[in-house]
This record gives sequence, C-alpha cells and structure tokens, in this order.
Amino acid sequence: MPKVTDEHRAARRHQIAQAALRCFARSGFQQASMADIIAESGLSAGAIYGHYKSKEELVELAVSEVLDARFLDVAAARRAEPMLEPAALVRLLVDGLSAQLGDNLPLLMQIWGQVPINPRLGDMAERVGSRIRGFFRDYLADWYVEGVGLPRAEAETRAQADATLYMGIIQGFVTQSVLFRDFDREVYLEAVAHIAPPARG
Amino acid sequence: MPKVTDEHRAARRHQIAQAALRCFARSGFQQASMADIIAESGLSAGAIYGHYKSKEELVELAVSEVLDARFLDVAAARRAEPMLEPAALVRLLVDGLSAQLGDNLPLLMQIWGQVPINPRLGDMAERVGSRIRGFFRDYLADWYVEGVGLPRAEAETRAQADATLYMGIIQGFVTQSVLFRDFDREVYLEAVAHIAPPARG
DNA sequence: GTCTATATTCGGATAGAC
DNA sequence: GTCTATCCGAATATAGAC
Repeated sequence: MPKVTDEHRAARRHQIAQAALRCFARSGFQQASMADIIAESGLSAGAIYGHYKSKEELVELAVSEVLDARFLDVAAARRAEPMLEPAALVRLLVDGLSAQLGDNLPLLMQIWGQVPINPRLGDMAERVGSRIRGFFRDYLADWYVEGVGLPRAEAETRAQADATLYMGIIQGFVTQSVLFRDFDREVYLEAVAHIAPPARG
Repeated sequence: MPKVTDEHRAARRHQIAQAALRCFARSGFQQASMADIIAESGLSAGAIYGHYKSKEELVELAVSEVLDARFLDVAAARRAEPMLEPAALVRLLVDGLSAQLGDNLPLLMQIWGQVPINPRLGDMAERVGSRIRGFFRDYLADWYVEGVGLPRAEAETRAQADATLYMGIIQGFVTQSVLFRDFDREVYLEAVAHIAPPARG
C-alpha cells in the first residue's frame, strides 16, 4: 500500500543492478564478486540480499535491464517520412545501441557468449531476437515496396531473408567494436550503405 | 633429446587441452572447474599440473588451439580458378568454421565476450582478426578487378571497406547460429548471395 | 531495511608417495 | 610423470544487532 515504498524499492533494485552491471562489464559475470558489487553500490551485503536472493538472480535481472533497453528505434523509424534507407536504419540502430548501452556494449557480447550455457539467458535472447527480427522484416518489406518498387509478395520474401542478414551486419558491428580497438565505425557503415537494393522485377 | 618423449608430451598437452575445451564449451571458462577438466581428461590433478602451471595458462593455450585453427580457406580460395564470388567465399568460410570448430562454435562467442576483460585474449583476437581482414581485403581487391572489372585503385579502396563488412557478416552468422536455435543457415547465405557487386565505373 | 561479522562451501594448487 | 590426499584462500550467503 505505501506507494512511496514501492518506488523506493524499485529505485534501489535499479541502483543495485546498475552497480552490478558496471562490475560485470569490468570483470565479467563470474569474475565479479559480490564484494565488488557491494563496494560499487556503496551498500552492504545485507542491503543487497534484501533485494536479490542470490547472485544468479542478480545477474538475470541486470541482464534483462540491458536486453530490455528498447533500442527498438526500428519502431519509430517505420513511421519516418520519407522512409529511411536500410543503411540509415542500420546507422540509427547502432547509434542507439551505443548510446543506450554505452560501456555495456562489451557486456552484450558477454551475454551472447553465455547464452549457450545458460538456458534462462538463452530464452531471453531468443525472445528479444525474434522481436527485433520481426520489426526488421516488416520494415524491409515496406521499404522494398515503397522505396524500391518491388511487388508486395516478392518484397516480403526478400524481407524475410534480408532481415536476418541485416541483424547479422549489426551483430558484426557490435562484435568488431568490441574486438578491435582500431575498428572504424564510419568505414563499416559506408560499406553497408553501398549494398545495392534488390533489382526491380 | 628423447624424441618420443617430446611427441608424447605434445600429445598429452593436446589431449588435456581438448578435454578442457569440452568442459569450457559445456560450462564456460570460469564455471568449468579443474575437477571437471580432470574428470573429463581421465587424468589426475598431478598429471595436469605437470603440463600446465595454472588454469589461466590452460585457458590461454586451449583458446589458442581454437583461434589458430586455420579456417583460412581464404588463402586457398584466392588461388581458385575461376575466382570465387564473395558469397561463395563466405559460404566456404562458414562451412570451414563449422567443420573445424564443430561444437566449439559457441566457445568462439565466449572467447569474443572475454576479450574486453582479458588482455591476453584481446591480443590474440586482434592478431587473428587483422590477419583474416588482410586476406579478405586482398581477395576482394582481386575480385573487384578480375570479377567485376573495376580499376585497381578503386577496387582497393572498396576492398578495404568491404573487408570489414564481410567479416561482420561472418560474425553475424556465428552469432545467430549460437543465439537462435531456429537459425536458417541457407536463408542467411542466400541473402548474402543477393548482395550486388559495386557498379562498374 | 540495512549493517557487521561470520559460517560454510568450493575450487585451485601443492606435497609427497610411487 | 602420475596419483591421492590435502591445504589454503576466496567467495557466497546468513545471523543477529540496530
């Protein structure tokens, strides 16, 4: 019933989750100790275990904060006039990712790496992934019709396939930003821009 | 001096590394305990510590077995006649990756995730990555000249940029094979095949 | 709800026999 | 070189006061 208390509680959980994320990004999920997280949060063991009953739960909920970060600018982009080209959409998405995740971009890769060995994360990833792919598919179908002039049926077939490719291109962008210090975002994005649209008819 | 002993030693190290890799793939680098690896290898603690002086060293050497797996079919592909199209090369590379890494494909993603928090892995990845990008760049430059008919100078500029894009596409392939159970390799590769070559002139 | 202090488990590494 | 048994440090989670 005390509304303030609920808000406080949510804020505290968020505060703890964010501190945990900083530790995870710095040291990795398992290397980060509860002691690290306790220090980073400025709280104490008791305070944290009052909100999360185990480290595992803390990991899961922190991760879901990252994954749920709605970098789904795709939704907004679908309504833009004139319609965005795919390359512009890719740029929008990676900018959104960088802006919203910030230093947590490497964390996203860590999460991907954990997916095969952590069913809970696997489920989250699968859910988020298929939602994004769906958005991409719908956007591309519209683009192939309105921007390129393909008949609707053909546009949808192509969109279905190309949606996974564009997702892959974005994953490649993330991967290379994380792996290579000298990765040049602009060069990559320009190469994307040079991908030609499917031939009409 | 005893030649047999050296070979035996190398074989044993390989045996241990492979057992470790199976454990790592199953549970992750840090979740896998030495006890797991000991059991998986069929040896004993003493036997293992006779060959590797710490778990960290074991991780690094096992990882280098994965990274050094020469999936550099690019080198061979550059000599193929008639020259392979980029999409065919991508297919060749991902097939090579799947064949040589097998169940260790998820492990590759784990490694990528560890790169930002493990400088040693970071160095390895950077070295391997730039070598692969170099091969790709050289191949694409040749292809744009011989297969597409671009002038050499323009071909090399385009190749420089597109090399990172194609690497990204392969990384996207790996990522999605690992993340999504229902990932359709063929659909992805066909979408790659539909990428049009740069317009002549 | 939060703090301090601590119990308990677990995992990496070693000692010493063979 | 390898095995068994074991030590020691670290890290998670809890107990109990405030």
